[in-house]
Amino acid sequence: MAFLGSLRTHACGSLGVDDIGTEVVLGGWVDTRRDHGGVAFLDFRDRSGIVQVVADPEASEALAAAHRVRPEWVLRVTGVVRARPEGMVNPNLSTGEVEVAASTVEVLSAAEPPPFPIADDAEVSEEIRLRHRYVDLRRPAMRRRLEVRSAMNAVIRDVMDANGFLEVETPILTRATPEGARDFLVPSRMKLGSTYALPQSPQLFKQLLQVAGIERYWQIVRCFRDEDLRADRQPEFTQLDVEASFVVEDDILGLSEQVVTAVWQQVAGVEIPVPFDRVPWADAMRRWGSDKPDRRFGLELIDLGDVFATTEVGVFKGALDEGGSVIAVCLPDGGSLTRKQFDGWVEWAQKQGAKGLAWGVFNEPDDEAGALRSPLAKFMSAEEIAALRDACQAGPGDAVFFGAGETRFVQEMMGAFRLALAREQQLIDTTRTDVLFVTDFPMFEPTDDGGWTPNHHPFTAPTEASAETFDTDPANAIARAYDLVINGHEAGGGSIRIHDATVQQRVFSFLGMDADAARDMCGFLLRGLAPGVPPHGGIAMGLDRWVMLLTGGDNIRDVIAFPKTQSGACLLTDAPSPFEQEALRDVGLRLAPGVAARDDIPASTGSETGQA
RNA sequence: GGACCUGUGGAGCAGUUAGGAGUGCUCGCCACCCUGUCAAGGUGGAGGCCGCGGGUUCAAAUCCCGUCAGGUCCGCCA
Repeated sequence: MAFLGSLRTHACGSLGVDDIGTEVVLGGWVDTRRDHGGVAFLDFRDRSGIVQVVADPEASEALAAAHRVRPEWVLRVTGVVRARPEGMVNPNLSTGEVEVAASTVEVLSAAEPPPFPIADDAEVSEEIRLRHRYVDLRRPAMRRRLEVRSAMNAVIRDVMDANGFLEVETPILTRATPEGARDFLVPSRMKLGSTYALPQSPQLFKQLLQVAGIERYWQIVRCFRDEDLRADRQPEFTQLDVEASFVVEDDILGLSEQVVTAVWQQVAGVEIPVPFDRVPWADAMRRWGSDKPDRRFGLELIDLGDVFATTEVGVFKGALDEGGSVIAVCLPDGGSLTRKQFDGWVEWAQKQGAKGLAWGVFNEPDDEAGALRSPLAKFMSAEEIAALRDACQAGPGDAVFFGAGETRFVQEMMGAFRLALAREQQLIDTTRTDVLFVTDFPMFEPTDDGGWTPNHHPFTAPTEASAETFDTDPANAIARAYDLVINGHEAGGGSIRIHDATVQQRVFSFLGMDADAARDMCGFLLRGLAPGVPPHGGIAMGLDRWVMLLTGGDNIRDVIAFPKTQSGACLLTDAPSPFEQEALRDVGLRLAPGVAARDDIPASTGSETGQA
């Protein structure tokens, strides 16, 4: 029997016909009250669910109390479970066959009216919900998300334990490491002028744990990135962090499959077949224009380089002559779109930075109006249109959209278009759970100033084929990196790491970090590599996103008990709060001229806490 | 850093296009009535900085400028 606390004997939602005749003591909240004068009903709620409490004239004090109470008051109710009268069973309630005849109703805590309804179906703005999160979390849907999260963590622990992984905690107060994002900084009091950084991930520590011979490490750990937020991105987030020695890619991917299938099966009842597809990055970009493709709908990208090899269509010819690409997305029955909708998509593409987005609609091949209805049709030969029809496997009434330009840009643009179009046309099969690994990422990305930056982080190992050449031919260097992609979300990512100090030095020097700079930034890692280190690799899973996916949500804030808004604020606590002068002095800091803490943030409208 | 959407009694909305008294709807709240409801029902009532500041106007929730807050996206970020 679950822990209840000694102030009560039973959980509301657990009561049923087996309990008839039992005297129970319940503790919980008034959900709704239906007061008929001579008899009153309370829907009485605790975490387990709702049971109906009846106060009738036989217990006059209980009836008087039931008149007095209001929704969200906290009560302790003593009474006997009894069957409901014939015809009064409520099939919508799991406890609907019984009710508790109250003998005493003790008010433990009266409550002001809640700022918004507790019911799931009540639409409330997120701002109000976050300001009163302790009320919001009383809603069953929110509670369920927290329960899913807790269950997920338990399954993960089982799998990691069964595989002999050791749970090790790593520091939150640590130092900046070269991982791309901006660090959150914590100024030091004991070493004035210096700062801790909060970890973007325990990357260095988990590698050093391999040097230390731990061999199999895991941890569910909070990580921090000081970057702008999105619907699926928070400044602090939780990841399942894993690292293991003597491994190759398939070891980590296989372990990941174990974790994902166990979690989805045990938490959501969803069977995901293994092995997950492994799709090389270049293929993912070619087919879906994304390194995190959503494959729950079609609309795959179609390369039209061959179709338009000798074309007279200016924009296509121009792109192909410069080594770029012409890429299409074909929308079945897209001919039913209005001219306004087509124009809307052209405008959408221009907002993405494209010069435009051409389109056409296929007619019957022998249609007198032409085989293709398109502003570009008059520039295309009959052979081109026929080849286009073949390439798109299109029939009459299907629409085709074209993007042209530099290959990578057009791939990404058409990939984003594919997704936006599918959403607008509601083509995504939301009943599916689509899981794949994207592998073989480029090792480096070009920077604006002509240099190179690591695509993952600078500890990612090159493939065997790229090991000798990555610093002479960086554009073609392939990294031993992989991402887990679920329903178009990046749900995890990792790599096999460099375990050879010479290779690590070559990466640092290629990236323009001289030995001193490298030593300064992460010398402790290089020192760790020097004494001998096993081949190792790992992965980190974005658990907030996992819960979001498990609960069918589209918003990461809903799966975090106390999240931040898009501007990084906590509406419940009004964090971040202005510096106290004394705190600044302690760490040897002073606000720059013109920088003042804003004090015009409206006070919380909370009525129950009076928070400052 | 940028684009777009939103802000009206406690909650959710309408009203803004086309300026004319804080007008309306649903829920909640308060009082009273009510012995089988389960979104209980009935009667009556209270509750407003139209986010904030400025401007235009005889007159602004409504038009203009700025600003704050929340959201979606781009940049950014694995």
